[in-house]
Amino acid sequence: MLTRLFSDPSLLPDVQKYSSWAEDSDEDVRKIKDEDQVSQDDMESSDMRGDDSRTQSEHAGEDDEDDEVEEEDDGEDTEGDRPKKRGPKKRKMTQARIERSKLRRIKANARERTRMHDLNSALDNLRKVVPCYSKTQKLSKIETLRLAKNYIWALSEILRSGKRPDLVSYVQTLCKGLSQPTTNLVAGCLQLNSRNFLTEQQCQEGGRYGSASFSMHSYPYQCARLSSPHCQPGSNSHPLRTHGYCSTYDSLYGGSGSPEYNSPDYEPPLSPPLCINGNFSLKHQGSASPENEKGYHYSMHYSGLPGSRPSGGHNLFGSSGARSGIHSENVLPYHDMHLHHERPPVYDELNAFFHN
DNA sequence: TAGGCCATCTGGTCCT
DNA sequence: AGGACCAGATGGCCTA
Repeated sequence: MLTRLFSDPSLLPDVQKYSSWAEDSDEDVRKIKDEDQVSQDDMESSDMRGDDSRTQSEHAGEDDEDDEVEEEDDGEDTEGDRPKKRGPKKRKMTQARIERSKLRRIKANARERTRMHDLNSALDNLRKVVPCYSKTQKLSKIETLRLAKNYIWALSEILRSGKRPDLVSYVQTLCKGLSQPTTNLVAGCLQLNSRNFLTEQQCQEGGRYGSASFSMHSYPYQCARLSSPHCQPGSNSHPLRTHGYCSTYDSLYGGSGSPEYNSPDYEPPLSPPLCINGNFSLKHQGSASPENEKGYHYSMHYSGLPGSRPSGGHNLFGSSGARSGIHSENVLPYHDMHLHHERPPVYDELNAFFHN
């Protein structure tokens, strides 16, 4: 049966797609074949369990290809203890029908796998645009959805109120309904970056904002997943370093390199490094040391705007941008990076908002 | 070891 | 008939 399945051209696309998810690893393909074998065994065993199918099959063996023979349940139908079943009468499960049924089930399984992989792929894309993203330690599905919902809500509130929110309420909004570990993670990222911001903010503005305030310009979004100076090998000062969390924010302005871009397992974000004004920063160019790769796990996606930069840092849009190494030519319009996606209207609104 | 998370299988339902 | 979608069941893996 399995041999027939894999030699069946009509099934090959499914099987090949199936194996391509496993990156064409022979071992994975073998595993998949084994799984298929197991599933078939399961089906066969379930066939054996179900509704006298074994007896029917044995009968079917006698009139093997006779699909049109109606099943005769006269004994049951005439008995008063069980109601007569409605609907079309069951047909005899001939060997051919069993084979076709198995084939359908295998194809349906393959489709279901495809569907779930697509779903997971979409979820991965979502993970990349919510405030905390890690390639090595992913948020769970449910936490990703919750965080995304909260994030959308928080951004909507900004647009609606047009006010500069405080860090505490922002964190509370983002973490609403999240599990404790995820809450700690998100809050840690946000507070870390706000602290960096405040340091600079207070230097520049004499601490005009309270300790719980931070610029809405530093709202997290995916600007660029750059290494933080705190994550450099020589620095142990980063409070979250031991947890593998690194801030994007300060590295965006003061970072010397972006090791993860040279990391073999680094994947550019599907979503472009979006800044809150709708522009996107490109990868940092610079030296990178392999050991820095470990420094990047979690990152905050902070946009850089005037007045929201940490000490020693620069912003993307002010005059210091050139000094920071983030030049205007490194900021591409959305469509340059997102060729296949429509720009959500919210970006335009945000753009207008933050330029007022 | 219990619990959380995940991938997969499976049968049911709805739709084309 | 067949595909898409869904939810329940199951087993594996990982972590506290």
